[in-house]
Amino acid sequence: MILEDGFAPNGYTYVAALSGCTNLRAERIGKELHGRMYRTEESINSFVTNCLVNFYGKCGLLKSARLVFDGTLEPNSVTWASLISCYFHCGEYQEGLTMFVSALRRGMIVNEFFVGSVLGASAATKSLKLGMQIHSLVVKSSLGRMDQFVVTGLINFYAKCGRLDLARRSFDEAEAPELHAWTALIGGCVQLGSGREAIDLFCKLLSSDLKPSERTYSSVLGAFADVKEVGKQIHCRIVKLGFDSFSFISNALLDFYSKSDLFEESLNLFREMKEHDVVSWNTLIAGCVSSGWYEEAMRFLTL
DNA sequence: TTAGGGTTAG
Repeated sequence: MILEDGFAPNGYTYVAALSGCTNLRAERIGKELHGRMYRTEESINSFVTNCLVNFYGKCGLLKSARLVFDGTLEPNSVTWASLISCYFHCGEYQEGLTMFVSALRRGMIVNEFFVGSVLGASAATKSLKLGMQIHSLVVKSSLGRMDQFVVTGLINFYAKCGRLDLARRSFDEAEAPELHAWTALIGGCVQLGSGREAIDLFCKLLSSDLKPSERTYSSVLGAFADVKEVGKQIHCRIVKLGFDSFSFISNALLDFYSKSDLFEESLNLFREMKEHDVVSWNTLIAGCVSSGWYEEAMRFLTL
């Protein structure tokens, strides 16, 4: 539209457009914009270049992201952080870490963006040693006291590595943990079998100024298998909030009913769902088996 | 006016 109107896009335009393409994973349009930039080279600056790296990487086109990065004369900390996060985003943890080490060698200062990324990679690969090294950097630089991404990253990392004690400590040491941090800790408690602690935290969250999100509900649901009636009330609340339209919430509800030995409720819910994905089916079939409904399980498997 | 990082179910 801007082109049809006779205006030439500038750097600001490209940054906005490329960011949109990244969020929407609009590969074709992003590539077109990249081609167009070569004809108006004056609009290419470091902001645009960094957006290009991020655009290609988040679309899974790591080679293109790397080409743009390698063509950058003086990559700054954002260029490095973008490329590293793209490697992690695509599951290329080793290459991402190699680039992180290169960034440090080139004199980049570890900031909250690098820390957030590397903590995520440490969580995904369950690398307790690496994450703890990053944690010590966080303590030395006081990053964790200020940045919520770092706080949540630490909680998530420790929980994924099975260290609920250290996840809890990171949470307690944060000045004012925000919702993401609460959700990460609650999810960690549930995953590591501390349902009681998860419910206590969830109650505290409800009485705070923060409002649990659909992700918080999906994290906590598993903790209610031991207290079915409360779990059913949570289900009502989820419906009132309109969160049951999210497929991952429906799946978490399916799981809750299966674990609570309320398999018929689970089956009813499955029938009411508009869409089923592979998780819905897996949950349903696992529920059949654990309830001793083997014939139904076979029937669903062969449908 | 512009770029990068965290939480979700089996």
